[in-house]
Amino acid sequence: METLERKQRSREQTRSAIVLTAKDIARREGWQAVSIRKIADAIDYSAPIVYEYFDSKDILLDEIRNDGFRELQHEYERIKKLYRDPEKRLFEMSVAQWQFAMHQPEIYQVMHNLNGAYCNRPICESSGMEAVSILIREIIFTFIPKSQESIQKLYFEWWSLSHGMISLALMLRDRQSLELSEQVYRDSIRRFVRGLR
Amino acid sequence: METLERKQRSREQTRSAIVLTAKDIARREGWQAVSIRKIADAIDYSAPIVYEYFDSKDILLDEIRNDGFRELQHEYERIKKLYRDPEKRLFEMSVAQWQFAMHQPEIYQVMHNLNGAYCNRPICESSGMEAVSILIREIIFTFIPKSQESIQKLYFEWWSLSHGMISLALMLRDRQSLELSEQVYRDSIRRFVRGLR
DNA sequence: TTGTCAAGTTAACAGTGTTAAATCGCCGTT
DNA sequence: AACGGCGATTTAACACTGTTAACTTGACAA
Repeated sequence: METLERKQRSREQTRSAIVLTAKDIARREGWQAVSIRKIADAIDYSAPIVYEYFDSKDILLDEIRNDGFRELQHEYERIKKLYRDPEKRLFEMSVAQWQFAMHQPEIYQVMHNLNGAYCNRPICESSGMEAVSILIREIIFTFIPKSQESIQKLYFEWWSLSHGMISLALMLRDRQSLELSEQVYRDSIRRFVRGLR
Repeated sequence: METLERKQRSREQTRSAIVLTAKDIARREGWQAVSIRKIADAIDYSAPIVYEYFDSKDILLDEIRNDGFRELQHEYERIKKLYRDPEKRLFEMSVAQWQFAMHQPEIYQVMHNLNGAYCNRPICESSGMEAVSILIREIIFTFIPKSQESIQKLYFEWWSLSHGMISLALMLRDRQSLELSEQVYRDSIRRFVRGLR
């Protein structure tokens, strides 16, 4: 029966429609405004249909978060292929993270339980985050082959710097221009990367 | 009538009981579990009574946030009086911020809309935050008297570093020991402060 | 005894996540 | 053609949420 695969295709379509709608509401009205009924209304279904695709709201948010990490991961892999110099690599990856957060702040928010986005599933157990973390640590390692613990520390440092600046830049959006914030970000990352050698 | 001031005292008591209860629930069950009815139950009143003291949940959260910033401010002022060396001052203030966040993570969360704590009132419009921000920028200024814009940049850098490490340390709590995180924090802050001169 | 006023409660509204029960239409069987 | 089953979908319900209007209750003054 080809109807079966057609059904499957339609299933995947409404599934992704749910995800897209959730992101859309979040972008326009914030994560606090994202509700199952609102999603259902937008895709012309009743609320319980959403539960045919996601067992709970938490699981839906977790999937969106994971998609986010995976998108970031692919971006990182692209950059890794593009450059050979580890300094350049880490710098460009940092810039990519900034771009990602600025272009899709609502995704960045759900990835870090920020600003009303709240998913009970622990962020660190997201497989996407693990993948990203491994990628960055590898880059740092090819840079300075030190003990695993040192790499962990440096990774924590890099991530803190990046995440701190991004989340504060988003928070201060209308009292410190994003251009200025980005400039400080690039300078700080550059300093950090130079400091590694 | 002394009954009037007695009434006022009792008003202030139940008012602070509301705030304490909200913090208590947040500490034990997370901010998502904080509801007006639960607070009312805990202080043996019905829900509408809470609205006699706070016009909305948002305003209650905003007050708790502001209290947090003010506590931090007083801590900073204590340290400012204690030391004369600007390097020492900034370092000790950073450590104080770390201690504050680790001892009262739920307050730190509501101060930054983190992890399910969500208050619609913009963080930057909180008077407490403004006060803290001025204090730190003053310290940096007595350190390196530069243009206002440079100070703003350095403040942004310091705050990002501190906030980034604190929020990630809290997030990674059970896969990276707080001792290790604190060690990296102190080293990074030290480096930042030294880099200022 | 009646009236007033404040304190506090109940009841309601619209919304939330979530689930069980009911509906409805289509397809194959008797 | 009538019946049965089945899958897709909806309705209705539960226990919550923030918030407000309307009500009760009790004390004190005239």
